[in-house]
This record gives sequence, structure tokens and C-alpha cells, in this order.
Amino acid sequence: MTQETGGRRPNIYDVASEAGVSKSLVSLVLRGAHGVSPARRAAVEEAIKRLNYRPNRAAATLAGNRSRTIGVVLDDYRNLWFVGLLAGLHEQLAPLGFRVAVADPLFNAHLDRTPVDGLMSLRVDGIVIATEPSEEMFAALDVPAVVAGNRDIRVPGADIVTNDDMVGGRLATEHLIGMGHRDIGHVTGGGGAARLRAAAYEASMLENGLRPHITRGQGFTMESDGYQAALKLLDQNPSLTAIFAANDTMALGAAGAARDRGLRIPEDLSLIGYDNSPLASANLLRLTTVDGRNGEVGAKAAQALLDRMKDPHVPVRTMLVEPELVVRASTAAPA
Amino acid sequence: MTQETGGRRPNIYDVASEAGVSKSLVSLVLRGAHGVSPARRAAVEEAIKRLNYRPNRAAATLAGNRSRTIGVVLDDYRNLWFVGLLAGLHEQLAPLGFRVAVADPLFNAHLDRTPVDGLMSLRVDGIVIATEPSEEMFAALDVPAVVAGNRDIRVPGADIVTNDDMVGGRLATEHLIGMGHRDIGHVTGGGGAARLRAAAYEASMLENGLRPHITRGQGFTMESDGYQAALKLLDQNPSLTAIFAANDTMALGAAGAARDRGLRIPEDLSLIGYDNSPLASANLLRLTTVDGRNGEVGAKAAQALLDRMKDPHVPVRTMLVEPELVVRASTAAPA
DNA sequence: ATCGTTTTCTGGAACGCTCCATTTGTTCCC
DNA sequence: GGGAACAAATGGAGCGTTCCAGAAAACGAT
Repeated sequence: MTQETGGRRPNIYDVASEAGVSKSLVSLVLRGAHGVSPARRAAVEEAIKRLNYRPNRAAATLAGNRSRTIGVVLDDYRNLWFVGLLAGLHEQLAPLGFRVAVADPLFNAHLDRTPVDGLMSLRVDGIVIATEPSEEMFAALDVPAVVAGNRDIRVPGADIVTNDDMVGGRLATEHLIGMGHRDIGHVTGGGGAARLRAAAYEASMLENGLRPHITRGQGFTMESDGYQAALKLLDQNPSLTAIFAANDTMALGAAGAARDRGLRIPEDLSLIGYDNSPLASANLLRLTTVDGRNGEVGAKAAQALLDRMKDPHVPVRTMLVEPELVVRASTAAPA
Repeated sequence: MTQETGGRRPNIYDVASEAGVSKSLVSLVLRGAHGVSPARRAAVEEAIKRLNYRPNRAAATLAGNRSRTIGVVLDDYRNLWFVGLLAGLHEQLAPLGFRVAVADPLFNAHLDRTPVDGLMSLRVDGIVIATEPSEEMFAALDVPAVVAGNRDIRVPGADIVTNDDMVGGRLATEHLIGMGHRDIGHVTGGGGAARLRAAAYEASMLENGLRPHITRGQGFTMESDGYQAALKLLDQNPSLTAIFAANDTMALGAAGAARDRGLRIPEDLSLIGYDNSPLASANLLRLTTVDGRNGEVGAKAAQALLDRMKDPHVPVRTMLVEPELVVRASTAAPA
């Protein structure tokens, strides 16, 4: 398969001599530069194919002092909101020649102190923090950064892009109120986004002269958190006709709690989630939810990064994406 | 924060002079080598901290001609079986100083022809293919590789590690038969794993003198595929008392279909899934399922890779992990 | 043809590490 | 106190690119 290069993997010199040009010209072709004659370009591409040459990104990163890669810090693969975010990032960045590297949530403390350290060692050109940022993370930050999905914790010098959880929380609560519900509970969790959604819920309730009922689960991402919290909520407030869960996963838990208390959705209890995850569209739930438009968040995060790469001194911005209500079958007027 | 290195990021030379040692000694400390005196080691670590030095992995990869990284090719973040796989890989590899890099399923064809190309450019030391391998993928393979979760397509030179889908399919089917079910349907999907599970279902049914009923969804990963297929199955076979779905996501779809046909689970219809995903343990489903023990698959994949890195000529192996039945509340004896 | 101009192409010098052969230092024994 | 044996530390070469300044080629206008 591979031509003979003495057992070695071929490098640009091999390609260059195969194509009868200089190594620099090969480099130009690899980077898709302008000002290369079509004939030479074709010759180089031919040679690349013949030798089964594959560029060495380590060398490119070292020599160019940049990796053309954007790092993304995730916290949990099971919380699927990041999928839309990555798609949005990709869509904006790939055409410009940037790759996206995900810093493994399981990163090992033995090798790097934080996922950010790992990405910095890779010499990424920018970082998207899609988790609750911690102090020790931003000590290491040395490149343009944006925090996505969280406006609670400010990272010095980092832009913030997120869906507007306050608006989303109001959207959800007012949807229920608009349908005629008066006794509406809220199941919340840990973390900044949950806090804002809860605050919006509370504000909406009070503005409408209604009494808020909030129960907090242990975590934010687990179905069991939603289940436990919803059980408590239902048992303490038997007159409840609707629940707003801080995310779809917790809504799934709440749906389990409702079933266990003999409540049908939406006949006996309306249920609304947040995130518009794949779960929400499942036929078993047909969950009304709030779509945080994570693709848009990703696209805006990419834009913020690109702007800051061009000029590191642009003022720090907070960009809010307007969430949308997605009405499905889990909400209805109270009996 | 950073000490003065003339605006540059500090490198090993800066650390070396700060600590009063040679660059080589710094390198040794970085790699955690033996034979460095505690005093010098401490001095170097001090200097690293003072300068806020972060090693350049591109340079390390280039110089060492290896990245100490294992690449993993995924196909869809929404199909959560990979989470256990990654955990298993991590657990084995991190203590040995290997990182795990996930090749983005959204990889852009503009930058790399396949995800494998991208990983090869990164000079990974091994590759785990956790998706259906394609011809053009293994053209690029040049390092130890293992295919995880699929024994259908053979990649030349690659080991295979997967849960034993045949055993799992039998486990599920015989669990239902053992409970007294006679009319059992199967909802299957695309892909090699699904094919094996279906074959095992069919074999078990026939061995027990029962007539198999298989319906195939469009895809394998979508809830809607399971929903559609289960609807068809139920409508064509009204006497059905149990459904075995090829994975938990499709089982969720099947649960939706059952609900829409007025069937209670497990009173009117028993339902069993496959994967033991987070979904299965949700209180709304409490789904009986087959656990493919993906953590174990990941651990074995790591071992296969390490063995082949040591000696590229060890014969190609197929390693099967024994799956386990996880009984929850979605299965019961027929009425 | 001749001379600018512009376009295309080239060689050399980094980039920041690892690896290896060698040097320097230390310990222990007779 | 001298040397063997071992442990610890070092300097140089090389990894495969990019970038840059400048050379060569192509093109136009006179």
C-alpha cells in the first residue's frame, strides 16, 4: 500500500520529491493556500495519495504555534444538552479549518489537574467551557474562552453565551398559568442554570398572585433526583395540578413519580421540562418543554471565540439566546 | 501570574534554568521517570509551579513519535452505550499514562476524510472503533486497533471486543419464555449487534417451538424507530404478551406504542430492552434489560490494545464479554 | 527585447520536546 | 585511598511541520 519510504511514515519531504516540488509547496497545498498553480497542486495531491501520506498534526501545531483546534470542556456525557452545542460549534468552525476537541469528562487527575490543563497542553486556540467553571480551571486559561450554558459564574476575560434561563423559566411557568393552572410546583436541582429557572418560576408565580412550591433534588442530571423531588412535592401538595421540572431528565423522573401516585399526564397533572432533549420527543412522554436552542448557543460561542482570537481585547460580552416553548402532549388545562 | 519569559509561554529550558538543572532532567521529571533524586525533582516541580509552565504535547508527540493517546471513534453521542466503554478504557489506560481522545462523530469531511484519518494525524498510539467500521476507515489504519461492540464486520488486523449479543439475545428471550410467555415479538434495527440479537431471539423461539415475530425499525438508535416498529408488531399480532426490543431506546419507543394501544406494562405486555442504559433504570420504565457490561468491554479493549502495542504480531483475537440479565419491573408472567 | 510587477515557488530557521550516548557524581568494598 | 559499580544528570541530534525572506518565473507595458 504505502510506497517505500524506508519503513518510516512518509513526511512532506517524501511527498515533495515524489511530486517534484519543494516541501514548502507541499505545505502550502496542505493548508489550501492561494497562489499555487493548478498543475502543481494536482501533482502534490497525486503524490499524497500515492504515498498514502497523512500530515502530522503534532508537527504542524508545534511549528505554527497553534493547533487550529477549539477545546470543549464537558461535565457529563449523559446530559445531552451538549450535543446541540457541539453541532453549532462545528457548523461555524469547520469551514474555517478549525477542529473541535472534547476534553473528556473522565479526565484523569493524575495526568492533568483539570480538563482545561489538558486542553492547554494541546495548545488549543480557544476553549468553550460547557460546565460549571471552577477557580482552578481558569487559573490555567491562557487563550480566548467562552462559558456556555452558565451565566452564574464569571470567568475573568471569558465571554458568556447561554440560553436565557430566566425567559425560559417564565415561558414554562406562564404556559401553565395560561392554561389555567394555579397550583404549580417546581422541581429544581443544583447549578446555576437551575437556579435561574427556579427564580423565574418564583417570580412568575408571585406576579400572578400564586404561591410557589419548590423542591430540590440532590443533583441536577439524574432521573432519580427528579423522581425523589417530585414525590416529595406531590405528597406535600396534593392539590398540585402541574409541575415544571428544571430539565427533561428530571421531568422523566417526575413522570415516574406521577405514575407511582396514580396521576395521569396530562389529565391529572401537567408536566413541563426544559432542554428539548431527545427524551422529550419520546412517544411515551411527548413532553412539553423549553428549547434552549443549543445549536444557536454553539454558533454564538464560536463567533465570540473567533472575534476574541482576532482581537483579544474586545470587551467581554454576555450573549443570551432566546429560548422557545415546545408544546407537546404533557400539558393541558386542569380538570 | 506568569514569571517573565519575554511574553513567550515558558518551555522546558525556562523551567530548567529556573530550577538550576538541565532541560533533560526537566523532561525526566515531566515523564515521571525513575532515577531522579527527590531534591531535584522537588526543585523542578517548584519551578514548574512558579512559571505556571504547561508542557507542550505537540512537541512531546513529535519528538517521541507517539502521543500516548488512544483514539476512540464514536458514531452518535445520543446512543449512550459508549459511556461505559470510555470508563472502562480510562480505568485501564490512565494509570499507564495514556489519554483517551474521542473522534468527534460530527467530524467534518472537509478536514479529514474519516474520523480515523483525524486520529491518525494526531498520531494516536491505538484506535478503538466503536461504530460500524467502513472500508475507507481501515484503509487508513496504521496502529493497533480494536473494534468494540461489533463483531459483524472484520477489520483486518484488528481485535474484536464485544458483549456476546447472541448470549444476551437468548437471555432476554428465555427470560420471557421462562415467565410463561408464548407470543413474544422482537423489535430490531439496523447494524450488526441488532442482527445477532435478532438471530438469538429467533433461535430461542424456534427451539422452544414458538413462532418468532420480528419487526424492523428504520434505524437502530432512535426512539421513533422502536415506536413505529412496535406499533406495527402489536397491530399485526394482537395476541402478543411480550416484546423484546433490540436496545433500551427502542424499548422506550415500544413502551410508547404500548401506552398508545392501551396496554399496561407489565400487566398486559412485558417489555425487555438491551444495554442497561440510564434510561432503563428510570422510574417511569423500570425496564428489565440485558447489561452488555460495557465497562468490561472497554477494559478488555484497552488490554487488547496494550498487548498489540507491545507485540504487533500477536494473533487477532475476538473477546466476548458475557452479558447479564437485569430484572426490573417491566416483565411479569402473562395474565 | 527590456524592464518593472506580480505571481509562484523555495531553502533555512525555528518550534519544544524525547531519546541516546556520555559525563559526572556517589557508594561501597578491599 | 583507589577503583569498580551503579545512580543521576547532561548536551546534542532529530522529529515534521510553518513561516518568512527572498529567488525564480510569468506577465505586461513600453
